[in-house]
Amino acid sequence: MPYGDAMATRTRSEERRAEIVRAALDVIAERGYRGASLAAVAERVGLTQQGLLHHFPTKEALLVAVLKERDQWDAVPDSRWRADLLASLVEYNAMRPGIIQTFSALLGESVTEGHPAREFFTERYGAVRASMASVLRAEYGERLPGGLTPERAAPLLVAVMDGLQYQWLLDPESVDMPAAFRDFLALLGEDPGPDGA
Amino acid sequence: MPYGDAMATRTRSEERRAEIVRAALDVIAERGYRGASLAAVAERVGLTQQGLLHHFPTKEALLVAVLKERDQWDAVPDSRWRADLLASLVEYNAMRPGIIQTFSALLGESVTEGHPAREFFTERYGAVRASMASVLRAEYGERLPGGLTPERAAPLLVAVMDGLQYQWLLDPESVDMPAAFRDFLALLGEDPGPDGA
DNA sequence: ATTATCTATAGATCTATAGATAATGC
DNA sequence: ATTATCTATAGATCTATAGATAATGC
Repeated sequence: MPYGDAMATRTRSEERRAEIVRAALDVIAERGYRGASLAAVAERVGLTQQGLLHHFPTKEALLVAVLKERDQWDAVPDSRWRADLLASLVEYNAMRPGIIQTFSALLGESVTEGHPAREFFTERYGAVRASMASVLRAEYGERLPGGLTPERAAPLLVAVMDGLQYQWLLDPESVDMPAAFRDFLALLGEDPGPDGA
Repeated sequence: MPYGDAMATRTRSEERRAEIVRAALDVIAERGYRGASLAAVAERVGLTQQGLLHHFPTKEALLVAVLKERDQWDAVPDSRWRADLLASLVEYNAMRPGIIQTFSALLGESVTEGHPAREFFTERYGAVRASMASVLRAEYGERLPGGLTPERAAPLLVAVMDGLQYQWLLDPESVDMPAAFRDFLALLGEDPGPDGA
């Protein structure tokens, strides 16, 4: 699971900040970043809006903390991952609609102008594509079906993960996200046939 | 092209409404729906915010008009479409970052609670999956690579289109959206081999 | 006459700052 | 002493309503 508790002991202040970040994740899931008010986040942890600003001086500082916290990709960038671990990650995500909704909402907002998460996502996606390429190379070698290379398949893999999340969030009854993702892996796992250089 | 001008003659009022909708598309691309103020849209067509409300009584009424206008999928739902037409659509989209950004921002927002576009997208995606399944069936028949059926491949196709759009909007230099989409079609177009029932 | 647009404004928010008070940690 | 939290409030917005004036269409 893409977790990992940092240190054992936390100061009272760190504890409070963590609480606030958790509340912010929830509120962003419900209303997006632009729609999330500091007052709504504060209320959820029993603080006034001004009390919250003692811990995070600006709304953007809070967003940065949210993005740093544990984004969905933290567990990914390792070439020792295998395809079935990716499938497990998707399965795990399907049990946590809240966090998926938070990041899907943020991703959507981030393409608008001057959004404070834009740079974060741009860099993150570059890194994720690279790491997915290395996962695919380790799993399937240099030659994939359709004449693809790992580098060309990587953006498709990422696109499928993200795109399925939106369909699933909108209509979980109609979209079996983990099954669909396994279907995609089945496409990539087909025998590419003899070398046709 | 996914166009189609309705009638030849428009009243002054219809003309004005169309202008406003166009401006709203732009402003939503820049700031999302929640971040788009009526005043910003009004200013773009040389009106006051109150003047705009004469044509659309509420902000939500304006959003409804935007969604009705010409959403990216209007051109899709036809089983006579072939895969190469889908590829052309993606290529065409790559020339219109504005409209893609509008709908990507709206899709992202729509997964948040009580968003006025949520139902629209939920229904639209159901219809698009169905129509994509029929396109895939017409193109590749009943059996696709990886043991997939057209119905199981359809959500993947839609996911790839959407997911690639986000990656491309965030970093157009790094992501060749049309090429990546053709790569995905190449995966679907592989010979599924002999029947292994 | 009807439609389009404007001025004025109510009533809610929102982020952020200033400065006072309460709680906690040496 | 320092940290956490509160009250008060400035200064911007935002959507929407009310009612007046200007423009257009018979």
